[in-house]
Amino acid sequence: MGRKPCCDKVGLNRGPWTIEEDHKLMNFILNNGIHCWRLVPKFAGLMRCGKSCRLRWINYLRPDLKRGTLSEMEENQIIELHSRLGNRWSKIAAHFPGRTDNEIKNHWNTRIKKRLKLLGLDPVTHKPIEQSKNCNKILESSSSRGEEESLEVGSLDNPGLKEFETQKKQDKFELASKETTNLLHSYNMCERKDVGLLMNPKTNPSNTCSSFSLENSLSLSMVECSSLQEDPLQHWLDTVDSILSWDSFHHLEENFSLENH
DNA sequence: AAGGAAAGCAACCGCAACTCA
DNA sequence: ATGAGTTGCGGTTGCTTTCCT
Repeated sequence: MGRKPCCDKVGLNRGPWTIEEDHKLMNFILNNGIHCWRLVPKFAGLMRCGKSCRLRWINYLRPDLKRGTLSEMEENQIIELHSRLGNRWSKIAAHFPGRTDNEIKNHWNTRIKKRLKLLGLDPVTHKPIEQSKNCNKILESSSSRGEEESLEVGSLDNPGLKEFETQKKQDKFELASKETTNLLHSYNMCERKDVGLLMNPKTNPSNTCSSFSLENSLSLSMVECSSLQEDPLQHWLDTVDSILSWDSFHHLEENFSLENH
C-alpha cells in the first residue's frame, strides 16, 4: 500500500478556476490567512484539493503579484541567475518580487531558450553550442535539480571539471555576498510590509523585497517597492494586518471537527 | 474563412524535504 | 528513530490563443 493521498480526489474540481472559486479562495484567505492548505478548501467551500488552492493563490491570486511580460532587463537577469543556479526556479524567482517561479519557468521554456539558441548558446550550459556539446558529454547524467551533486560526482575522475567546480563555488560565494549586500541595501530603502511573511512567517521567501544582482536593478526594485506601497495593496495590507489571526482560525478548525464527529 | 501549427500559459503530477507526534 | 502528514519544487501536460498558409 502506498501513502495515503493528500486529499480525496473523487468529486473534486479540476482544470481552470472559475471566478466564483477565485472569490471564495481569496475571501477565505483574506479573512483567515493561511494555516494549513489541506483545510483551506474545506473551510472555503471549495471542491478543490489544498495543493490546487495553494498553487492558485501563489501563481494568480496573491495581491503582490506583478502582471505583464518580463522586461529585457529581467530576462537578462534570469539568464545570469540561471547560469549560476540552474533550473532552481524558486531561487531565481526570489530575485524578482511579484514574479512566480512558474511564470519564470514558463518564460524560460517559451522565450529565453529560443533567444539563447538564436545567439548560438546552449540554454543548459550557457556556453557556445559547439563547446557545450563536449561539456554535455561529461555532465550527461546531471539533472538540473542536482547540479552541485552531479558536479561533485563528475569531478572525482575529471581534474578539469574539478577546477570548473572550484571556480563555480567561488562564483556562488561571491554572488551570495553580493546578493546579501544588495538585499540589505534595498530592504533598508523600502521598508514595506511583507505580504508573504504576514501570511506565513515561516516560509515564503519569494515575497521578500529582495534586490537584483545586476547593477542597475537597484533602481528598479526601488520603483517596485515604492509603487507597492501605494494604492490598493497598501490598503489591503492594512486591512489584512488587523484581520489575520491564527486564533480565529483554530476556532474554525475546532468547529469543523465537531461538526464532523 | 477555415484549419492546422506553433506559442503561451495555467494547472497537474510526482517526488523530496520538512515537521511533528 | 521513525513514520505519517504537509509543503514546496521542478517537470510535464493540455487547453487556449495567435499565427500562418
